[in-house]
Amino acid sequence: MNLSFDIEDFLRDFENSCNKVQKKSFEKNQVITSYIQKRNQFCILISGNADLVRYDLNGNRTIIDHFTKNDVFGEVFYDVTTNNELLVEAKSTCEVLIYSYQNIHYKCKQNCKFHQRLTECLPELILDKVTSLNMRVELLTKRSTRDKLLGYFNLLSTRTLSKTFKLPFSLTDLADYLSVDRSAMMRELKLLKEENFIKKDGKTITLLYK
Amino acid sequence: MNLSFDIEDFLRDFENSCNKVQKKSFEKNQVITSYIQKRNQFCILISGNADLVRYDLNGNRTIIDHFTKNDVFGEVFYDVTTNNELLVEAKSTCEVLIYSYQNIHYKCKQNCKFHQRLTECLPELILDKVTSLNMRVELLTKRSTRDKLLGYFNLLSTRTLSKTFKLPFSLTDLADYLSVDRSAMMRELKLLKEENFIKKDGKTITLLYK
DNA sequence: AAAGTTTTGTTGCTTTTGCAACAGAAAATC
DNA sequence: GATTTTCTGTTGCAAAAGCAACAAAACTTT
Repeated sequence: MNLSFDIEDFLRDFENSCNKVQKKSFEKNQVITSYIQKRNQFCILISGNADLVRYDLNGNRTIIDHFTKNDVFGEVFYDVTTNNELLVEAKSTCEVLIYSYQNIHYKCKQNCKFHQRLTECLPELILDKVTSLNMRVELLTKRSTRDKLLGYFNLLSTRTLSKTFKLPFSLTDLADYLSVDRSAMMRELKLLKEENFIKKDGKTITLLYK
Repeated sequence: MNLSFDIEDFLRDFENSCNKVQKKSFEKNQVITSYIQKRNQFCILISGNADLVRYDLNGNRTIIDHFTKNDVFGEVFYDVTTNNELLVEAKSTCEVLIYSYQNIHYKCKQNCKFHQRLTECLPELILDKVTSLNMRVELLTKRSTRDKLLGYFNLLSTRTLSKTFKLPFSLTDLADYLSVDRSAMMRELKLLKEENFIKKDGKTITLLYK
């Protein structure tokens, strides 16, 4: 997906880099960061996967976003004016580059190699983010659980160039991601199987239409 | 919202600018552009407002995004691999800067003033986009029509720093935007009025809680 | 390998949402 | 300023989604 961005280059540059950047490791279920206004933190996920979750006043948990390798996150991307808490939670062991910036233009006084590369790659990294958000919006605007599921499956199928693919998260999390009730989603999956739209073996899905 | 980006500066630079940029006007309901892979078009809305809409195979129309002054759009932001048609439709008379780029890094051979400024402002413009998309996702992940409405009203209230504000689009379009059935939304609005959560006079809403 | 925990699969019942249809209000067009 | 079109407000009914609860399977942890 990221043609010219290479996280390995990034890391190499990082080694002898500026003091504004830290590399940290997190265990599963640890909180990587929380979105707080003026904290000015910008993160790149080097390995593992993590979720951006919101806990609302009633304690309901919503997966707002799901991050994998190369994804960028931090409160720059967010209008942190809601009352709700936004946390990034590690779903597996994660390595993260955490960068504290003074201003949104990401200019480093020392003009170190890391920052040069960051400045170069940033538009691209952010564009990837916009693309994935747009896709997410497109899924979420679908009206029925069935359409959301099929939309998502199509997407995975297009990405993997195959009618058979593995879901990148648990069915419980998929329901959260598509913003539907889990049992309703399971019911719909069952119907899709019965109506021969899909074949399902655990988290492996095969599309049977067209 | 855009502190350092100023569309007027942009336009001034544009006047004696490069041949890759065009300024065009569109009447209400005209199609400004459609998202086609490899078209490599990037647009900035100078005035008016427009919607990004999807027509699916059944002819259902969904408002994927709503653009106002300073908003950027184009298929760069989109993974144009779906079968569905994506169109940007003018909702009022619109002026648009249309920029054809060769590569995603937006470098202009002549290095004209327009491009210099574009390169400077692009991260900021795109970040605004990410912020608004994240907000949209947050609204769409809310499970009930009521929560979507209240979430959206809170947002408008926070933006205008007032408990009273005017909806920026018609109720019909609002339903499309929140991805709910219009009549269900009207019903919910009625209940919110009856339960004294809100006061409503046409498109002017007043929040009565907290 | 046993115990504990999380995920999956299922179902009856309730609530919410969506659909269809219509009338009046408002806006746009002629 | 009359006519057509779009938008708003409403409702009965049908369909879909959500809730609650439980058992079985899969996975962690001890």
